[in-house]
Amino acid sequence: MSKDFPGLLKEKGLKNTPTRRAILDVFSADCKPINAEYIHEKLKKSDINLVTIYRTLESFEEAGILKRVSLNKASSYYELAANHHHHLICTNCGTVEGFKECDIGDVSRKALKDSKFQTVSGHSLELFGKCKKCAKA
Amino acid sequence: MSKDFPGLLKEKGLKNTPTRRAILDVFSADCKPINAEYIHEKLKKSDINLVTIYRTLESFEEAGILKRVSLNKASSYYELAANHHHHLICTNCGTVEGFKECDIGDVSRKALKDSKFQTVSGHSLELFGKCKKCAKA
DNA sequence: CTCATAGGTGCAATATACTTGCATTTGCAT
DNA sequence: ATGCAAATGCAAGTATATTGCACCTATGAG
Ligand SMILES: [Mn+2]
Ligand SMILES: [Mn+2]
Ligand SMILES: [Zn+2]
Ligand SMILES: [Zn+2]
Repeated sequence: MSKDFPGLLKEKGLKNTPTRRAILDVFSADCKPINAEYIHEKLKKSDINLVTIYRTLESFEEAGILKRVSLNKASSYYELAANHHHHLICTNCGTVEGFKECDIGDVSRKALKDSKFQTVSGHSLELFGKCKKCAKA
Repeated sequence: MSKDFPGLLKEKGLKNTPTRRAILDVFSADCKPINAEYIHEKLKKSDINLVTIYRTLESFEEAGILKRVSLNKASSYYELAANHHHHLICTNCGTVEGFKECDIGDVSRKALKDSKFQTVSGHSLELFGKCKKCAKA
């Protein structure tokens, strides 16, 4: 999941700035949902303003570069949108692990059937449970 | 979905107060995810402090009476936990419709298989799409 | 029924997570 | 090279939620 970020930015009509490349690098380094504060911390050497990070996350989400992940936490978490996947979340320690499996076509179709909806274009699916470590204790 | 709220509160070891019954009534009246501000508004005649509503939502969630719903909105939304279901959410107008279908046993099993997780005890599933009204326009 | 007490509520202050306005800087098309 | 729209930084503002502390009330023991 290392990518041509300058190209991606151009494609989306966004300017190719050092700040934006740095933020994208943070996302590709860790394959887990991250928030603005985490990025700010990781990039503290570069001294990037937190406001800029918020604005960047917003425009990246609009451009479809990032996807907001629903974790029921106080702050918003994001991931690279290119890599569609879901999460196993430990209800004890908070560990998050990604998985690719998401065959919910049947569920979508059945849900649509008796609804006031025409189409389903996306979904979020998160599984909650106990990681092996916490299951032991 | 009208219920014996005094009994429910007792069962959970929570005191049976007018404020709590009023809040539970709001949840049973509208079968949709609601937030603190909405409850405050609905109960403005009773002049219940917003702080109390936040604290009530918190203790109800801990007690398993309420479930926090992931809607990627600024504030936290809750629903009665007793009635497990999911949502179709219109990406255009924000309309939310519930559905019961959630046969994700297969997905859960496959996800667990190659993971560091032992068990799955719950899940959240939300479908995003266009409602019929918005699909026309 | 009365009383003691743990738990619930209100108010004010505080904290956290963003958001906005505006001046300055920078990427990029020409 | 130049101009301009877009991006950034700083300061102030807003929305949402939390905490401390005093007072109140539901509930169970006696
Ligand atoms: Mn992930
Ligand atoms: Mn619902
Ligand atoms: Zn764990
Ligand atoms: Zn709609």
